[in-house]
Amino acid sequence: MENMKRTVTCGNLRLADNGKIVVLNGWVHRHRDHGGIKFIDLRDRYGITQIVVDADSPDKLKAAAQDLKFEYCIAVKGKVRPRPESMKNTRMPTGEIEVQAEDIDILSRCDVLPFMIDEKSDAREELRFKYRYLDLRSFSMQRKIKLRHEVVFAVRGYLKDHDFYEIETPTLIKSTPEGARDFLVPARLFPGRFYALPQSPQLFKQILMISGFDKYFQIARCFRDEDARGDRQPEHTQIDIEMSFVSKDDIFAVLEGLFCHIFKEALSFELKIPFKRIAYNDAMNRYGSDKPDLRFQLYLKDFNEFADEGDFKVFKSVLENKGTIKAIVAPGCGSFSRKQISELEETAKIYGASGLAWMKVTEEGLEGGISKFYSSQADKIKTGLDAKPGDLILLAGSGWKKACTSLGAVRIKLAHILNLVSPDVFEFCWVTDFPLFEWNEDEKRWEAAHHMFTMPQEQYIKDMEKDPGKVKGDLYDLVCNGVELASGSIRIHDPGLQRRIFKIVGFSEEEAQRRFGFLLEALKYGPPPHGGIAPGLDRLIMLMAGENTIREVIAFPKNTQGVSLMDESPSEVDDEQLKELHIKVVRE
RNA sequence: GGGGGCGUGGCGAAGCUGGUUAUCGCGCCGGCCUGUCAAGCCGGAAGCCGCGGGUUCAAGUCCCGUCGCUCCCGCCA
Repeated sequence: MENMKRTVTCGNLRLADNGKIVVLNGWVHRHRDHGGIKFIDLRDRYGITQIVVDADSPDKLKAAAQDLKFEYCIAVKGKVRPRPESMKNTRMPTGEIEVQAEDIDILSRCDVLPFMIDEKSDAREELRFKYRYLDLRSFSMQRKIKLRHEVVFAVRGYLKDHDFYEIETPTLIKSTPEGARDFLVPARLFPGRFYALPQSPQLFKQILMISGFDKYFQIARCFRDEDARGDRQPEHTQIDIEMSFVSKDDIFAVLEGLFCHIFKEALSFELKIPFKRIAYNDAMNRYGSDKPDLRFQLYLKDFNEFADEGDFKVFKSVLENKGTIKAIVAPGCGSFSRKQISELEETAKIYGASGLAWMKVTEEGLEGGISKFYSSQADKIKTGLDAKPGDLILLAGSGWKKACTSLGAVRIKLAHILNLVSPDVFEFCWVTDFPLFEWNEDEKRWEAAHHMFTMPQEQYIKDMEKDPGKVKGDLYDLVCNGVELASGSIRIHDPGLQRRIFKIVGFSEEEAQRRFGFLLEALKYGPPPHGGIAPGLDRLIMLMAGENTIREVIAFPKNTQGVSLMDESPSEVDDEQLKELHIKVVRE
C-alpha cells in the first residue's frame, strides 16, 4: 500500500493537472471493456475519475484490469492526460481529463452486489437498510449526510457566536412517565430499578438555567418508545436550546437568525425573516391544522351561519351540539366525479369526520349534493365563500377540532390533486397561543397539551382553575411546509404556579414530588425566568434535502417497526445477561 | 390497537376475467469488440411467485390464515 496511497481524490483532477503522475484510491463504480481499451470509473466521496487502460498496456496491467468488478476497492497509479476533444464529458467535473493507468492494485474484492450503487437506488428500503453501508456509498446519500454535517456545524458556529454553551446532559436518567413511553434501562446494581433514556433533555436544560448558564444548546439524542412514522423514529436528534431572562420574541429572534444562517451556510439559500406568526385557533380555522402548509391557499371557511339558516338537518344538529361546519372551496373542481368526491370523503373520514358534504357551484346557483337545502341562500353562500361557477364546495360538520382537521386533510389532498404544492419553497411560520390544557375524555381529566412546565399566558393565570380549557400557554411551534420543525415554550419558574398546574392535571403533591422533586427543589433556589425550544434536526435536514422521510437523512435508521435491519436490533440476549440484571422475560 | 398498499430469479418490475415451458430490464457467467461514460453485440445460468391451508380438472392469479415491509389513524407531555 505504501507507494499506492492516494495523492489526489477522485474529484479534483482538472486539465491543469495534465502530465502529473498520480495515485487514486477508490471503488470501481462502472467499468467498460472494449476489448482493446478499457475504462474504469473510479469513485470516492469526492467524485469520479475515469481511468483508462490502453490497448498497448503491459499484460500484467491488462490482466489486473480484466479482473475488476463492481465495487472492488482499488488503487491506481497513472498519468493525467486530457481526453480527446470529442470525448470530453461536460456532465462531470473531471470530464476533461482521464488517468492513463500504469499500475492497478486490488485492495479488496466485492461480492455480487444486492443492488447497484446508484444516484437513486431502486432497491426497496428494506434491502437498502440491511446493506446500509452500500446504500450510503451512493452520491445521493453522501450528499444528504454531508448536508447534515454542514447544518450541525452551522448550528454550532452560530450559537457559539451568540454566547451559547454546548453542554451535555445524561443519557441515563430518571423515568418520568408522562407523555411518551420511556425506553428503560435496567440498573444492574439496583435490582428492580431502571434508568430511562431521555425523551428530551427538558428537565436538565431547565436546571442548567437555574445553574446560571444563561444560554445553552445541545445536539441531543432523544428517545421515545412510540410507533414510528415517516417523520418519527424511536430515536431522533434535537437542536435543544434554552435561554434565561427572555420572552418568546427573544427566542423567535434567535431561531430566525439561526435558521437564516443554517440555510445560507448549507444551501446558499436566503430565508425571509421574520417568519409569519399564526395563532393556533387561526391556523386550525384557516388551514385545518396546527402545522399549516402555507405553500398554497385553499383556506377553510366558516359555514355555521349558512347551516343555521339552511334546512340540512345533519348540520343543524351539529350546531345544536355546539359543533362547527367548515367549508372549503375547491376551485374548478365542479367537474369532479362521484368517485373523486368519495375519495376526498375517505380522506375526511380517516380524521374522524362522519362524512363530506358537497355542492357544485354553477352560474345559476348551487347544484347536486346537499344544494337543495340551501337553494334560497345560494347567492349569499357563493359570495360568503367566494365561490365561482365551476367550483366545488366541500363541507364537514363535527366538533370544532374534528371539523377543522378532517377538512384540513382534504385541503392537503386537494392541493396535491390540483398540483398547488410548489417544491423548492420554504414557507415558515410560528404557530402561537396553543391551549395549555387538553381534556382527556378517556381519563376524564385535564392534561398538559405540551408539557407541565409551560407558562400560562399572564392574563389567564388568575382564574386558571375556573376553565382550564380556555387557558393559553406561552407555547409555540415552528412549522415549515406543513412539517412541525420545532416546539418550545416559556417555562414556569415559580414553584407556587407549578404546584397549581400539577393540581389541575390531577397530580398530587406526593406524586409531583416523586416524579419531578428535583426540579421542584431546584425551583426554590432563585430560578431565572427562562424558556426554550427544540428544533428537530432530522426533520430539518429532511426538508432541506427535499425528502419525505427522516430515514433518508439518518445514517443508520430503524424501520417503522423500530428494527435496525443492519445490526438486527432489538435482539434477544443471553440468559446470563438477564440474570445479572435480575430480569425474567415473560413470554405470552 | 385499527385501516389501506405491497411481497414474482441477486435487484426493479409485467403477468387481465384462473388455462401450454412464468415475461422484461438491470446484475451475474462465457464470448466478440481500440474511445466509452447507463458502452454495444452474441450466447448462457439463475425462480417452491413471502409462508401455510383451502376452492378447482387446473392457482402467481380466487378465498382464509400467517409473516415481513410500507403509508395512514390512534399514540407521539
